[in-house]
Amino acid sequence: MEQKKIPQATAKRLPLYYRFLTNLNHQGKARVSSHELSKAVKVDSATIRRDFSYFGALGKKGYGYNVEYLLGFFRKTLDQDELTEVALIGVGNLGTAFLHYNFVRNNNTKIVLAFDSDPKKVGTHIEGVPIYHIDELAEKLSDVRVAILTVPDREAQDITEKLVRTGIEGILNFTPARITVPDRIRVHHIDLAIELQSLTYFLKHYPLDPQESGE
Amino acid sequence: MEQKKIPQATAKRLPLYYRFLTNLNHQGKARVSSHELSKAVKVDSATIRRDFSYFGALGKKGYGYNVEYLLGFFRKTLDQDELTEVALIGVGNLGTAFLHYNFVRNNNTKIVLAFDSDPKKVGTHIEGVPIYHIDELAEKLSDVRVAILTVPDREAQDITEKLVRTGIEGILNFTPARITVPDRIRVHHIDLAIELQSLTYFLKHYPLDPQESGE
DNA sequence: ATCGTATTGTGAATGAAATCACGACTTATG
DNA sequence: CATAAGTCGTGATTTCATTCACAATACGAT
Repeated sequence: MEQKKIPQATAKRLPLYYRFLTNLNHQGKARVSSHELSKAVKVDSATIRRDFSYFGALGKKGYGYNVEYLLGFFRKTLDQDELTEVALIGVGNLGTAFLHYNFVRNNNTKIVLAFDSDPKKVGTHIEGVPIYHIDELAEKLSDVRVAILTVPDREAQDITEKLVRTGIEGILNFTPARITVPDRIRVHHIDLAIELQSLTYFLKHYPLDPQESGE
Repeated sequence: MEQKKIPQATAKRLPLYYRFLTNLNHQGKARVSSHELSKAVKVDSATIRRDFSYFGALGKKGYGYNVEYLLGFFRKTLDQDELTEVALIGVGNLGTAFLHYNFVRNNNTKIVLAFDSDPKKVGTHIEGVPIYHIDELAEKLSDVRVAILTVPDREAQDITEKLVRTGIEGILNFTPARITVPDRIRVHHIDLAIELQSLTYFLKHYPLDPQESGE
């Protein structure tokens, strides 16, 4: 279960590679070079080769990479076979977006249940996903280990603590609140307002020649 | 308009600092130390001091930082007074979430118009923001320089090219497509599916002791 | 005034990631 | 078969970011 020491930056790019390889495969392409891939995913080709090299010699010199082989390899590496069940907390606009997003394409993650406090929503389904009342967290959340948090930020810390008590392991936090959790729990913050603000900051203060892409 | 050489990592944290300082100010706190701030925003206190130091000596040794002063300083630095108008392209679930999000709190960015291709949406308003047909991009988008792209990914590149022709300068891309733009345009990608996948990857492969927080 | 405690600002050390640059190998072609 | 063109894998280098650790300073109490 543990490939040695994949840098975090590399790990973050793996799903991206996987998705584009899937596309190539659908298009019937049998081989691909780091340069082609670079064009498609906007990552420097040397970085791509380096990333791949952490998993061993996956390509052939003078040839490139075999799409199918690479894909099979990543499928295993990303546990693409094994489905991770996810809970959605907060079925507002953003939460609903996630449910519709559905994660249909090449995915190893699936939202299997959702929670909200609005009685009009509780008891209904969206995209087949049942919505429970937030007070039922403890009972319903038995073995789900990942939660997407899309609640109003004033409730974030409170609900987080409930989640922690259910034994959650990872939280994808879309609220502006910087939630506090025990060390064993991994939290990734995605702060939409900050993304927008920092984009405008970069526009104004960074002449932009270096490289164009964002995180 | 150009503060010398603020590292990008620092620039990305500025809006976060700004928001928390605003909170503190509302709470009536007059001073704050890098340690307190660190607890709140989950950024190492040395990093905070380093970040601040790029702007000069903003604090006082043995005392900390004066909240009001710091706030005033960042307000100018982040052009918090000056409003950046933003266009929203694609009023689906995610787009609608943005409109409701409204960016009311301490913001220098505001969505002033939106576009969609659905005739049922065109002509209506959400949160006071008018929705135009996507074909009207060129006419309506006169001097808006930043766009949030929340359209289905198959349309992303196409619409991006239209945006480019209107003279847009920055795009916040929420589609999974890695769009191609001329060098002068800045694109930040936020890929929700990848964020979720990479969180689960980290959960499975990284024991988690180092530090807990995620970007 | 003086002392003890708190806290900054920063040089230096460390760490992480990206990039360069090239040897080794593969394929294709004549 | 020999040669040219293409491509990987990776050691070395460079760039960027974080963290350590401590001298310098400010405050508050007595």
